Amino acid sequence: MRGYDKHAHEPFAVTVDLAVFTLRAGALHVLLVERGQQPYAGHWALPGGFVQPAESAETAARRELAEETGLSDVKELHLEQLRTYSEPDRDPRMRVVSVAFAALLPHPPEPHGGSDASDARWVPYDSAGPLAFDHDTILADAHERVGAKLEYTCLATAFCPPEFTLGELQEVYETVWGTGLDRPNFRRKVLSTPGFVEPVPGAARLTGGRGKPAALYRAGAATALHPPLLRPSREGRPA
Amino acid sequence: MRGYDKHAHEPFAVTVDLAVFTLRAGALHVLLVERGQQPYAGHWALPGGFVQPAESAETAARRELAEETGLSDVKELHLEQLRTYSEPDRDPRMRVVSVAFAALLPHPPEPHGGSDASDARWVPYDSAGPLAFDHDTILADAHERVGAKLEYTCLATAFCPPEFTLGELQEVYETVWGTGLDRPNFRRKVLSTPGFVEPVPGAARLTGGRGKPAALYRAGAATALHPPLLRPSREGRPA
DNA sequence: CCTTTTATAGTCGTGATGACCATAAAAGGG
DNA sequence: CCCTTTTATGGTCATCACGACTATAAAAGG
Repeated sequence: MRGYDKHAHEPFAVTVDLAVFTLRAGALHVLLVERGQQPYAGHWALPGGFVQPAESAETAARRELAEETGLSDVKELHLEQLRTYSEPDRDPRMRVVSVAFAALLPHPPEPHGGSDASDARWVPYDSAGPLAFDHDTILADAHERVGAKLEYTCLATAFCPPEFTLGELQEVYETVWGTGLDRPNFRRKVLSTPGFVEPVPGAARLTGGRGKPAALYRAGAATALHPPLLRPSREGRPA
Repeated sequence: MRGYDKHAHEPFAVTVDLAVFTLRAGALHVLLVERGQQPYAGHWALPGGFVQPAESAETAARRELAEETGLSDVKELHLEQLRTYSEPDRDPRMRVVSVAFAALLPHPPEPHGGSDASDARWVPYDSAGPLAFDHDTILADAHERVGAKLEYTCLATAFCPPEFTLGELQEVYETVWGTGLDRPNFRRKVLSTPGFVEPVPGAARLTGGRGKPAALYRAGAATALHPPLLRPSREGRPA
């Protein structure tokens, strides 16, 4: 049918699901909630909820994220639509179409119990076990998307606090990609990309670590990376 | 709310919208339908329709595409989910959430009148005037997505017949990007990428053109392009 | 036979990158 | 106070990919 003018339409429930990533102690973590009700009671799942009648999926995602993390001042936040999952049997109760989002947070706020008593927790990405519904697929897709966007955008700063060292920025890449990077080469690449980072004059991180203190940088105005910063040692990467 | 267990949910209508691209006479064309009913009666729009209760959005998109183009043997077809458009006021009649898809066809089949008497037509992308609903946005997003994927995937062969010359392949890039490319350099890049194209032994295109006949190639097994084939002369590209 | 047209082959300089090596500036331990 | 360890930062060098460009080959049309 054309222009969707014909035939009656069936009602669907529309939800948002969020894959919220952050870095804790040098490991990639994802925000999960424990389901209190059937189906999948006791299983872990991605946070999410129904889209309300007056809001877009983006607005709903932002609202759900604020409810889960307590972050209403969502300044340091990257939120991006991933794709929509619409298999007819993805929810055994009813027909639910879910718009999935990927979100990045710099410092991990404790997932203070939101509007709801169910348990919410930061879980290391690698041990994010079998999840409810098709959330394993969503989570894997979100991880792949984030990893890919690190290559050709300046997204990595979304994982960092307002001021950060180049070592911390490199740690973002290494943690998300699961690979090691050469420090001088990474430095050269980042500093030679105009607008990626800008130095904070005269500031250096003195935090208890050993070794020479590192200079501090802020995120720059650029959003794209040209040429891209490719993940090492892979021949064919998925489209 | 977490895990969408709480509160009643409002019903939504879920549709698919398709941005179907093809190449006709060296120009990028998009498939449009003329709306016969309100709202936007008489306006052009992207083809699409309601998702049926038992099908996924992908299945619905494939079904709508078959209805519009008469192509049921969708062998030479690239269909890809773009994103979901869910602004509350995007359809004045009711709450409609639309999952948009981008599709590519090699040879342009005549958009035989499908299940519906409304007019369907291939329109040059540049003259695809103001469309109904938010379809201008969807179309622009789809074009940007296709252009971007030409850079780092082997998607261009989806615009080509089973056997094609490198000149035809280059024309895909030039038409979608709207730029000119250096022929020897394009050749070198394509041929030096393993699995992008494979030669058809001893075959050459003799079709009435002047000049030396070109060798024929088939699409190879590769899907990704490393390093990418970047669009010329742009400093910052959107993420 | 000569011009036009298109395909194909090569050349050359530049810039980006990977693999290194070297130095600087801090902490900690003897 | 010296020396080792640790981390940040600076640099070299060969290779590779790419843009710009020139040259040759093979067809059609007059």
